[in-house]
Amino acid sequence: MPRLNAQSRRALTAERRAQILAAAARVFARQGFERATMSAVAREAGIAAGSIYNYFKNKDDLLVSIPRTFVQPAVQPLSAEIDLPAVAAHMPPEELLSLLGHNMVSVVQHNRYLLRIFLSSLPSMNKALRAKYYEQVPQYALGQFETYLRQQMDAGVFRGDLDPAIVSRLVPGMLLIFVLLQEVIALEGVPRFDYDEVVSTIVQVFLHGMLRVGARSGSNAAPKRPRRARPERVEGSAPSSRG
Amino acid sequence: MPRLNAQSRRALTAERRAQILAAAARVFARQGFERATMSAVAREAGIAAGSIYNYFKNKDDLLVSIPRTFVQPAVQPLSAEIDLPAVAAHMPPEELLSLLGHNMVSVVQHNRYLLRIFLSSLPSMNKALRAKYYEQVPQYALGQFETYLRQQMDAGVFRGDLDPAIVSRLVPGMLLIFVLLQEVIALEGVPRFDYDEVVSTIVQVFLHGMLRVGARSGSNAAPKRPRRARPERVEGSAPSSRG
Amino acid sequence: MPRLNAQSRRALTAERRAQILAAAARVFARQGFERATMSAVAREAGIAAGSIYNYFKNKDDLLVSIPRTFVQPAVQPLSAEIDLPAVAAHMPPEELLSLLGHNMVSVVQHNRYLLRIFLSSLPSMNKALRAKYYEQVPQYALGQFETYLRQQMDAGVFRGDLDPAIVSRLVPGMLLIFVLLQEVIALEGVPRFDYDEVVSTIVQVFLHGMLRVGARSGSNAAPKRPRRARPERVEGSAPSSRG
Amino acid sequence: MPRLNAQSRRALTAERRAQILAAAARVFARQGFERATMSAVAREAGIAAGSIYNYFKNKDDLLVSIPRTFVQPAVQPLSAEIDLPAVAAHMPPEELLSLLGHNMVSVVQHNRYLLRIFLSSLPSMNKALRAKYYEQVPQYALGQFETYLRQQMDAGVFRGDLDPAIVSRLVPGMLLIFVLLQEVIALEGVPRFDYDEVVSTIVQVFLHGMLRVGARSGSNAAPKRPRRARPERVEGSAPSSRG
DNA sequence: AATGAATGAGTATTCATTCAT
DNA sequence: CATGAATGAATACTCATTCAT
Repeated sequence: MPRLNAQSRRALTAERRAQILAAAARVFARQGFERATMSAVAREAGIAAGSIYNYFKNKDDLLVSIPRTFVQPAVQPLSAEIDLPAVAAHMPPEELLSLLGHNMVSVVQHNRYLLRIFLSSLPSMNKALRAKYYEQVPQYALGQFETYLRQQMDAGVFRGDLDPAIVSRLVPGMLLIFVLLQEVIALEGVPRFDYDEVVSTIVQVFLHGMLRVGARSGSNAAPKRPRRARPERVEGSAPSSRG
Repeated sequence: MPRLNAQSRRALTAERRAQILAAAARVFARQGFERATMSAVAREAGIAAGSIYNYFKNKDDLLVSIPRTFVQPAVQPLSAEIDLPAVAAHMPPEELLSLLGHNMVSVVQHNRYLLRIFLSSLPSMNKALRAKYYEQVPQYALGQFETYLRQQMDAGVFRGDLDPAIVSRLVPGMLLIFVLLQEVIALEGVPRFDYDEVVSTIVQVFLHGMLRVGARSGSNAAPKRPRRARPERVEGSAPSSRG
Repeated sequence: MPRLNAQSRRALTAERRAQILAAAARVFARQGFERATMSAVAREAGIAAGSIYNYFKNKDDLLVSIPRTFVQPAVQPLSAEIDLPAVAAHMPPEELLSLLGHNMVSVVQHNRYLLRIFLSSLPSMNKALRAKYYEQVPQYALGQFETYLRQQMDAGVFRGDLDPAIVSRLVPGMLLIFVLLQEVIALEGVPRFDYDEVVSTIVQVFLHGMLRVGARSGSNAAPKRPRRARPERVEGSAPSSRG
Repeated sequence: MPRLNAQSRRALTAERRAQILAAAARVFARQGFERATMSAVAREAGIAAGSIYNYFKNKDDLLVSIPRTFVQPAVQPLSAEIDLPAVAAHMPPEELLSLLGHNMVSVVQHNRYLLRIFLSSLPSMNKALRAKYYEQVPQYALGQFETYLRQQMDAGVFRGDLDPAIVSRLVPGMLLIFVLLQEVIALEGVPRFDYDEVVSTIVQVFLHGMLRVGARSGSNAAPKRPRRARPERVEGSAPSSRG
């Protein structure tokens, strides 16, 4: 005869599930999915190994359940920020991008263990699971960012000759490489970059490019091409936008 | 008495090693290091499982030997290209960057299996091995690129107010995210980007930034916003905190 | 919550350990440590191969654990007997030695499998393990016996011109060779000696020596032959050579 | 076409066999038969692993062939010594025994590796091989010694109430225990006995026993039993001799 | 539900033996 | 005959999963 009513029981079960899943995520991040043992997960969760199977079908089920439980909340800030069109509208691009960049860094940095899990588990994932993970993270945030870009392009703030889908991936990409190097590969001897400076550099390069305004490369045999001197060439060689 | 002289034998041994290692790389890329079995590697190489141990100490040794044999030659193009200062000197930045970008994409795309191996093997790697892999790839190419950037900064072609070490990682990062999405995660339903367009976009954004030319020159409807010049407006338009 | 309390569980665990160890000892004695497989041990114990590892770290651990569990109790009789100084004091040497001898034979005979294990495992033992086995058996019993000998020497019962440490090893040695031949080498066609007669002979030789009583006391029909006094007579009675 | 005539070839073959067998014996003694690998034997012999199979059927064949080649010559001194009836005839027992003892120690000590091989290989030996080894060593030497004892008994030099077969094993047994401890088990921390003293002690105990001549154990509650006081008891309890 | 011992399938690795050269 | 790479059977050990308590 049940000692708790159905509601309490369900709540307890959910709590226990979360507890186990959190332990699994920690262990998977630490050792990789394949090297992690169910015993290690149980130990981390403070329960018996067999008990895990009361809440999860098997080891794969743990991996499958992680994105739903952890990734979504983790990337919420990314989505939430951009969800506010009003905010974006009233903010200069530089400021907004800087905000977004710091936001992204913060999110990824705080959830680097999810990145580790995801990358190390790729070989163990079937297509469905890969898609599940994928949909959780970049898809949504990227979609938001892409929308923002398109709006700014339409408004004439950003150049309109580039595919916003591609452009939307550039800032995350520039950030990703630093996070990968510093948080996932994490070599000890290698000097680390300060994320504030990284974000600032990314935003500036993204917004203003690297070429000096009115640059004169006197030592160069190439004809002098101040940035604004041959815009048509740039635009002329631009590929037709997608979709 | 040995039937083959030392030279022939060494050649045969080297060939066999390469054969096994190539098989191992394929299997590791396909299944991930941990899920790959020595039997699978042997089958892929067309030999008996025990024979692998005539050429490699153990499974880890296969993983350790991959970078030396495959990564180095694979990234050779990256280094070789930039090693030519004359080329760089006589080529406009846009052209050089485009060349480099296509080069990089080509290299990474053709060696996407190495990227898969590397990422999936991270949990199985000790520090030394992680460093070994790391040193092979980005270190050298990035160093070359950083040197190029510094030269162009000194020459006044590129803006000199950014850390060239950080900047040198931006282009690879922008490329990396596409390769990761399309070659490693490789979801079937997701539409792929054309690498030519991706490279072109990256180069343009990198060189000229996203802000419309007019946005700076005053021909744009948007108000002029020198960086950091008007923080009060920024604060006023700051979005409400997330959550 | 554990179903069994700690005490019961510990008892069951100890029992299981003993069961496995006994099986291992039997298999090791039968096949030798190296030739014995964990599967064979498991089969002998009536459990699955993997279960052994719930109780022992590895195969070596089985070997290591045998002396503690089996040798100690096995040689207990040897030590216990001699530990009683009162008994020794009130018993004529001949009787005591006979008792000890039979005791020793009984112990070794009943634990001949331990001898087999020990001898066959020698190449697999590191110094520490060899020492562990060694300390269990002969060390203690020999020490007791040596003490007894020294007492009798001091009391003038036994001749005092010999090193008691050496002498203490003679009786065990004389017994050992029979046990080795009959219990360890155990050739089928070879006629066996009766241990009662063996022990009796050993005790007599140990106590009284081989030279004829009459040779010393003069009451014997044989001509008196003081040691070394009349080598020529010895020569005259020398047996013809074999052939 | 053979370059050597049949005779030379046969000689070379025999030599090669001996070379391999010697290497095998060394390796088996060092690592034990089971732990020794054919590669190790080949390395020790300075040839290729496969070449062994041109001279020996398999690994077991090496073990089988060792006694014929090594044990026989090794124990030759034991037999040869006793083969000299003249020597034995003209030598007082004490001297002869001492000579034999030293001889035996020397032989066993110099061939302790054979003892190691034999003991460690017991589990790998089938009955036939065990018998083969057994026949080589103790059988013959013991037989010689037994004959000598019987002759001395018949001649009245040695007491005739003991089974010479048993008695003949006592001296080897007393020696064996020291050799086993010091040469086979060979624990480092344990102090070693000087073989000269060991042999001397063994001979004296064997010939004269431990009881003091005319001993009076005044401190003993047991009735005084001078050695000659109760000979009937000793003889009365003596078992009937064998064969 | 909780437990953790039992299970047994699965895997890396070793090594005696073979055989093409 | 010599060689040593190739073979593949054998084996210790791990670990996800089950299940009696």
